[in-house]
Amino acid sequence: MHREGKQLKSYEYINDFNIEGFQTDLISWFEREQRDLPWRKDQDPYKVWVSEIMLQQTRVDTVIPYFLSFVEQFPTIESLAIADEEKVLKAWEGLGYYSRVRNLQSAVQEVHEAYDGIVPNTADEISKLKGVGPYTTGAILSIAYGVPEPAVDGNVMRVLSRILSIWEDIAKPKTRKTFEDIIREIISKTNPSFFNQGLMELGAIVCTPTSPSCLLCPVREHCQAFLDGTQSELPVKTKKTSVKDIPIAVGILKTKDDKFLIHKRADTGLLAKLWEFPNVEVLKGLTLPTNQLQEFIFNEFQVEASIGAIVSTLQHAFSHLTWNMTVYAGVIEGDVKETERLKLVTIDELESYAFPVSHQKLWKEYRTSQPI
DNA sequence: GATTCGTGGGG
DNA sequence: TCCCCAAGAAT
Repeated sequence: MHREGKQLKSYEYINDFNIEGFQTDLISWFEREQRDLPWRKDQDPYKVWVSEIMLQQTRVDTVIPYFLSFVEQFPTIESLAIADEEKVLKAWEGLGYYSRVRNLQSAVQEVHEAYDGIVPNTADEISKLKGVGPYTTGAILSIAYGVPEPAVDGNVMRVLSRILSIWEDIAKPKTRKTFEDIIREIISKTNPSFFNQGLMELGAIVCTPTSPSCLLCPVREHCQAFLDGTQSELPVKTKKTSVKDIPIAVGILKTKDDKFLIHKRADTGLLAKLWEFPNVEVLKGLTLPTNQLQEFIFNEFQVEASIGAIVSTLQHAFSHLTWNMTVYAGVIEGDVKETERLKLVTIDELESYAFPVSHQKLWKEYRTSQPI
């Protein structure tokens, strides 16, 4: 085996590899064992596209209900192209990585206008669409159009690392290109769709990150790691840096007629364009958190509020940082000048705004702890 | 190339 | 509890 150290050319990894036997075993297994998933009902390029965006860094079980309701609400390119952005974000609420759906709608509008509503079928055109990178380009081309393009995701890198005993760090962007080169040489030209999906399906249900089910694997006779007994050491993946801890003071502010103040986040960055309750990062060593929150709300929104008791404290972990939130109930004293990004809404009206999970949680705490 | 972008599940 | 992760892309 090659082990760590040098980086080989793609053709060096597939010396003596039984390409045709592998293709046949993989594809026939996929035909037998593939899961019954809602985006596999047909090959509508739009629905393939939507599913691939949703599945980015997201589990299948999580995606299924979102996919079903999304394609029901927005069944076609045109329906999504002309949809209200607020409703689109609401349909994505809780799914995370919200720029995915903003980019999707933007790209769908591009297809609607520049391609007459037809998803293009060349790598050049597809990969220019917002939110469509190398993986999604290959996935749409192969699954919807039967074009033999590589679709290299985490599954494919894990599976191929084991099968071909590749000891390169899959956390490095450069490594993905090595795998794409390999796929170009071994992909089935007659059924690239099932070949690509078969690799991913295998990674999802057999060749799993920990304790892979090698004895059930349809391609174990092609697998170098199984032969060497190194399947638990592969793939090589360096871990990423630790997360920052950020203290946040949040105000749930109510008017005398029971309306709540909500704010729409900036157009870029974390949780862009989602709604939230007014909040500020607490800087230690200054004044009291309640004073910082009160001053922030006055300076930012020209709203006079008196901050009251702590409703709850809760943590919310993102992939790269953690919010330590202290939630205060408060009362709005003066009047509020509402804008596109600042609104007073009733409890019922809150339902139609898209909030990140962190603020859904603190609202729930508030509702269960406060008297009506 | 390294960092930013969410969330819920599982070992 | 904690940490890793899951069908990545943009910056």
